[in-house]
Formats: sequence, structure tokens, C-alpha cells
Amino acid sequence: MTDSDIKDGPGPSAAPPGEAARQPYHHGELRPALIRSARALLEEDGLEALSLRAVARRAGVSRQAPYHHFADKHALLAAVATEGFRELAATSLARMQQAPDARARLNASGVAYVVFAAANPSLFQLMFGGLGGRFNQDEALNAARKDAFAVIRAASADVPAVSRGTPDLSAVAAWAFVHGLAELLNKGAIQPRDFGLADAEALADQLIR
Amino acid sequence: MTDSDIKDGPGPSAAPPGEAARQPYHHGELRPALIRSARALLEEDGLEALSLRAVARRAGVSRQAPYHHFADKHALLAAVATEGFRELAATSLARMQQAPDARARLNASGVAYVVFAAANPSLFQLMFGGLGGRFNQDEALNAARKDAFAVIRAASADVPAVSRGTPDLSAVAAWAFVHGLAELLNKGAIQPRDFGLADAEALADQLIR
DNA sequence: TGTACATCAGTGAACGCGCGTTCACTGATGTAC
DNA sequence: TGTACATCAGTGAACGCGCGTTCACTGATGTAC
Repeated sequence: MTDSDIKDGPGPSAAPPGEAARQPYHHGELRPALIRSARALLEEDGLEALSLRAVARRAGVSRQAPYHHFADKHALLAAVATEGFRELAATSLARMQQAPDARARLNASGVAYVVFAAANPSLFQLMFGGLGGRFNQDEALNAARKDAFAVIRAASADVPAVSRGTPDLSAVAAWAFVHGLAELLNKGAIQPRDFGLADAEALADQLIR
Repeated sequence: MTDSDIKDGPGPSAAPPGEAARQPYHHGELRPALIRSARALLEEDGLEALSLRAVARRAGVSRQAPYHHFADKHALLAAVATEGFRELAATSLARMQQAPDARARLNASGVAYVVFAAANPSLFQLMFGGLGGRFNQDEALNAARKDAFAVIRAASADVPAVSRGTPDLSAVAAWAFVHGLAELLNKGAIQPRDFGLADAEALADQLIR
């Protein structure tokens, strides 16, 4: 079998195995479907194992179909990462809205950061450096990234006790801390249960105070 | 050119291009030479681009030679990562010895961590998760890893103001902070010059206080 | 001091694989008249 | 309301590539006698 991957969606008549319920000819929503497939494969098999062919296969579509929606593999990955940053910002803001004061909002943003990373480890990996140095070539990605970081910066600036001195440095310190926590958890260097805690959220909550 | 890579070391008579000064037949020190080649390629081309074939090529040796010293590619990478953890521990201890008190020693260990990561970004990436989940299968690697982490833990435990409450949690907090700083710098998410600072060391120094 | 021989450390050729991408194509859609 | 036709969104086959790894081999080394 040199160049003939097995389709997992044999046709419209078959029962849909996961994502691969094949539309008749035109898919209609192939672009978002490809992003969904990529995200699913990302978390199932890891960033290194993600191939454009596998994404197409999972979406129930030929290997060439993605090229009608993305210039190349990097463009697809950039779209996935962009979605990731938007979700990160959204989930942080949502959690912050439940907090009573500025200090609690900063803490909430930190917990949200760690929880997001723990829930989407490979996506998180892609978002930070999975595209090599090619980050700055995608407009939408850059915007989403900046927005996500702005959430942390704003949350940090609102807490006078934290942002005394240079506000930007304080924000970076807060960011570095939650980012490091997320990375150490994702890479398995530390585990919540080593501290008698159930999950990443509990550990983040404990440490951030 | 399907299966005939070009040798970069044409023979003993040629001038040595970098690593590839070819020994007559038996290399003598091939194992360390392979590790050196791997580290050099790692920092030149990145973790993703590192192949066993390229490592052998750079060492001036046939593609099969590495298999006499390492079971497979992962074994070589594990050896490289092991060396990395040993160096990290050593460089931290060296920097700590110059510090006057416990507080300064903790700070020094943090700066050393960030400086090491900035000087060896791809090696750092390999050390943390570059081997997927296969970390726990290598005895020497696990030991070197534990030793490196123990340095941080000890430095943190010696500072009462930091380690009040659960000492282990305090150590993890310190570790997460420097690790996050290292990652954000390595992935280009933040840059020292954004804060008017020359390099990673200056930023780490500034933030750790 | 010489020699037979096991073992060690290399070589060269070949394997099968999955990948990203290009090419020429075809079926479906929607719009101008 | 019908029809011609440009355009869009898919297909199938094929390309060349670099990779990890296996196989059978050979040259060099060192040790027992």
C-alpha cells in the first residue's frame, strides 16, 4: 500500500463513523469541518502526528480537497491556532465575569489559562511555537494572539498591588507563571495528584493565591 | 536522488568541515561524537528537523553506524536530553555558589534556568516532552531529570519566606515561573527588548526580584 | 613472540512508508439573459 | 421559465522526498594459547 490510504467513510450509504458522514459531492461546510477534524486529530494523536492527509481522511474527503480552502498545511494549522487563541480569550473573560473584584478577576484569568491548556494540550502546543517561526505571517492569527494576551495584561493592570512598578513587567510575570504551570502539567513534569489534588484546576487555584 | 544522501566528509584526506573529520575506520569515540552532532543539529535546524541520518552524516559516518551505539533514534535523543538535564543542574549549582545567602541562591537558580533555556532552546524543548510519553523508559534520563528538579526544590526550601505553607507547592510555583518565562522567551511570545532589556538574563534578573 | 579467532565497529544497498503537493479532470451550482 | 456558461468544489493518479530500520557484509582489534 504505497499511495492508497484507506478511506474511513466509504460513502453516503454507510453509517457515519465519527466525522466522516460523506455529503453527496459538495460538502458545503468543508472549511470548518477540516478545522474540526484537525483539532480532533491533534488531541488524539499529537501535533507531530498531524498530517494534512489524515485531516482530509477524517473529514471524509479526498486528499486534495483541503487545498481549495487552505493554501497549504501551515495555513490550516494557523487557522486552528487562531481558533485556539479566540477560545482562550473567551473562556478567560467568561471566568473573569464571575469574579467579585479585580484581584479575583486576575486569579480567574490565570485559572482559565491553565484549565484551557490542560483541556487542549496539543492545541496549546500548536498555539505556542507549533508553526516554527512562521507565526508572524498570518494576520488573523496575530490578532487573535494579541487579543488573548491583552486579557491577561488588562487583568493584571487592574490590581494595584500586582502592577506596582512597571505594569508590563508585572503582567509578564503573571503570564509566565500560569504559562509555566500549564506547560509543566501538559508535559507531565508535575501532576496534580502529587500534591493531593484532583486536577489541574485545583492545583492552579491553590498556587495562584 | 532517492536513497543516496551526500556525505559531507569526503574522506580522511580532505580538510575537516566542522565535525566531519573522518577517522580511518574505527571512530573510537563515536558515541559522544553522535551526541555532539545531534546537539549541534538540534540548535541549527530545530527538533522537528532532527533525523538520525543527518546526525550520522554530520559525524562523518554511515547511516547505520549509530545503531551500534544506540538502540534507535529515541535512545539517542534520550541520551542528549540526559546530558541537557545534567548541564542544567550543574550550571544552576555553579551560579548558586556565587550567591551570598539563601534568597540570592534561589534567585540565581532561577536566572540560571532561564539562561540555560535561552542558550539551548531546542535542547530545552527536547528535554520537556520532545520524546512524547516515552520519558519514563530511560533510567539515566529519569535520574538526571530528578536531580535537576531537586536543585530548585532545595533552593526554594532554604528560603523561609518563600516556603511557608507547603514547601513543595512553593517550589513548584518557583519552578513554574521560571519555566514559563523560559518558554515564552524561547517561543518568541515575549522579547527582552520589548522591556528595554538586552537579553534573557537581564529580563529574568529583573522579574525574579 | 606468533598466530587463530571471537568480537567489535564500521560499510553499502535496499525495504517500505507516509508525507506534502501538483496535475488534469469532472460534477454541481448559480447567475445573466 | 429555460438555457448557456463561468465558476466553484470536489476527485484520482502520480511525483519526488526523506525517513527509520534491516540485512548481509567487511575491516580492525584484542585476547587466549
